[in-house]
Amino acid sequence: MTDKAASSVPSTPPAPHFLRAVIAEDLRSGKHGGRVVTRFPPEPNGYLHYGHAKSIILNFGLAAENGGRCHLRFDDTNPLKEDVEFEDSICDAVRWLGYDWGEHRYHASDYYDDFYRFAEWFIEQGLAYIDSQSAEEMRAARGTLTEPGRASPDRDRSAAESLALFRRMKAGEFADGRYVLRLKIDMASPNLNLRDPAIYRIRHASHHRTGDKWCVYPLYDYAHCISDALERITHSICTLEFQDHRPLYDWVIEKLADGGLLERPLPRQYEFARLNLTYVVLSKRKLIEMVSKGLVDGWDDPRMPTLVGARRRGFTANGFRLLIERTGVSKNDHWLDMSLLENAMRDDLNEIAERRVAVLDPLKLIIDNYPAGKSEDCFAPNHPQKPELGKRALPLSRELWIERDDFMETPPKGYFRLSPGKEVRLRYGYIVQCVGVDKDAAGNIIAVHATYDPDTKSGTPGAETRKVKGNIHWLSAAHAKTAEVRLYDRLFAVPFPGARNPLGDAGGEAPDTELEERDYLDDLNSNSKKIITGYIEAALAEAAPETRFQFERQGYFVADLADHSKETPVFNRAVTLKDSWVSGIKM
RNA sequence: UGGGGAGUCGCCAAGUUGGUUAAGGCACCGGAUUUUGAUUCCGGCAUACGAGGGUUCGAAUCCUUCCUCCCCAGCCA
Repeated sequence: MTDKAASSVPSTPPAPHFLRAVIAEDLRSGKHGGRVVTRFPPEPNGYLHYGHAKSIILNFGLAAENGGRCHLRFDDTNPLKEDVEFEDSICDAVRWLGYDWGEHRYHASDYYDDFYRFAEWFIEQGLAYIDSQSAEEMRAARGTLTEPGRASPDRDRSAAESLALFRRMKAGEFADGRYVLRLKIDMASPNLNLRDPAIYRIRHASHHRTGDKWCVYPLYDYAHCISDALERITHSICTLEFQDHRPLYDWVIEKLADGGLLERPLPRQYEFARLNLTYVVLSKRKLIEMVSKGLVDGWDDPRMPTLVGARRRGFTANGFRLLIERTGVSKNDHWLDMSLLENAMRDDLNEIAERRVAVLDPLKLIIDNYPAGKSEDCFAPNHPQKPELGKRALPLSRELWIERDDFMETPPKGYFRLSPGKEVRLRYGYIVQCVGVDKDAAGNIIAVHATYDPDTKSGTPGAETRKVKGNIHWLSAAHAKTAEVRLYDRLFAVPFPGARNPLGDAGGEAPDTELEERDYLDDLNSNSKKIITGYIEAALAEAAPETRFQFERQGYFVADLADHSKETPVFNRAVTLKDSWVSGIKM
């Protein structure tokens, strides 16, 4: 048996991708002195979602597999949008995914003094100036995609004058928007980012970490690259939309390095395609809208594509890792099919989740020839592929709960569960034969009657001579407990919510997102959440919150993080089991 | 229409100093095992690499023309 086959956790051999290639080459050439330092740089202004999981896994994962480290850095350069409450949530999410930043937890705001000092240097070098144009005037003068911009009247302001103005800005002498500090690069550049980008603006706002110390704050393009350089980041990984920013990223730190203010080698930026998933939306704006309109039960609703949601859903960190490893990293815009995520979760859950029995849509089964009042134990393995996990006792008695769809009075062809006259095995127990049905006045089936064959008990030497195709799960009515079970399904009913052609075209291509003519909320799946009361093995009530199980023949469930307790058990369905029987009815 | 990216199987994605029959995963279709219609296992699944030309003994890989999609005109990140 090979190592791979012996491995208990599903794994995919590291796939080659361009980021791994870049790092391998840099390591080979010694470009960064053999160091690999990455960073995950979220802005603390909201909750992390599946897309961030990819970034976290890449940054921390790439560092780890190369003996390097990854910094957690909060990109807090906009006091209007950020808050500490989000920092805690972000830290929790990163830890939940299994990563540790050690001592390397930073904030862009840690470098405010450096940013400011460097800004004065840029002014002194004649590479930056204070502009008095309004935001509107600046926009008008910026030009368009096809026309060059026009120089600001202030572009030739002397360094001394700009410096004096900048200091007065910092001192709080001007109102928001009165002045802005701009880099002097090229108003005619075909890359709009280089048309004298603003790098400092006045904001009389309290910052969640620096309080009222500052009233001028740096902008992303200026702060990010410098932060990377100060932290001696080697590989600054971000998403594709920043490709156009790379020349500016390099311009700023190259100038500072030339001026002796930054050390070489400088960090390099690499861009990858962000994660897109079908049947869900990942834009912050849309997630906020769904929460604020009450269309979901908060940010941690198990249906939400947030990391707090994933956790409550019962998804696993390893499942996300599996997904990213399987789907790879490239610069191609793509839409991963949600089934890829679901499958990664199933694969991980299949390994780690112990098996239990739950009856979610109960129907009474009465074993006519089983003595009333008697009960006996049947033994069920906790994991069929891991005998070392042991077995547990399942009490059997005369009256049982079975799944409603495990019985059909007039079964279709191919149905091999219970039906009149047919035999089926009660999993881990006896073979029973259906002998009758009780109905109420309206003709609804209220109970099924069967007789059992005492010589067929599972695990008994000499028994089980007969093979029956059907195996159904059951719970002793006298012993089972009830639980609230929340059945979750995909949040949206279509692959591309809100798209002109939300189902995609026949060729399977993603629809044109630019021509978004419909409201994505119209595509919400009205059946994405169903709460039922089911029966569970009594011991399941004792499970610690967040413990995951496979409810046999049904799916993977987790004891709810927030609401589950011994007194009121609550289980969330993470994902169903694959079901290749087409007539099978789920939820 | 300027600039920057990308187009390989239904969904992802290897492959790019040109060289036997274009990896792999998911999905799907067969079959085996199975006390989960699960898992596992075996087999099948692109004469084809956005399209057309060209170079070459030989091209997904080089040249060329064209087509399509994504990103950019915040004092957001």
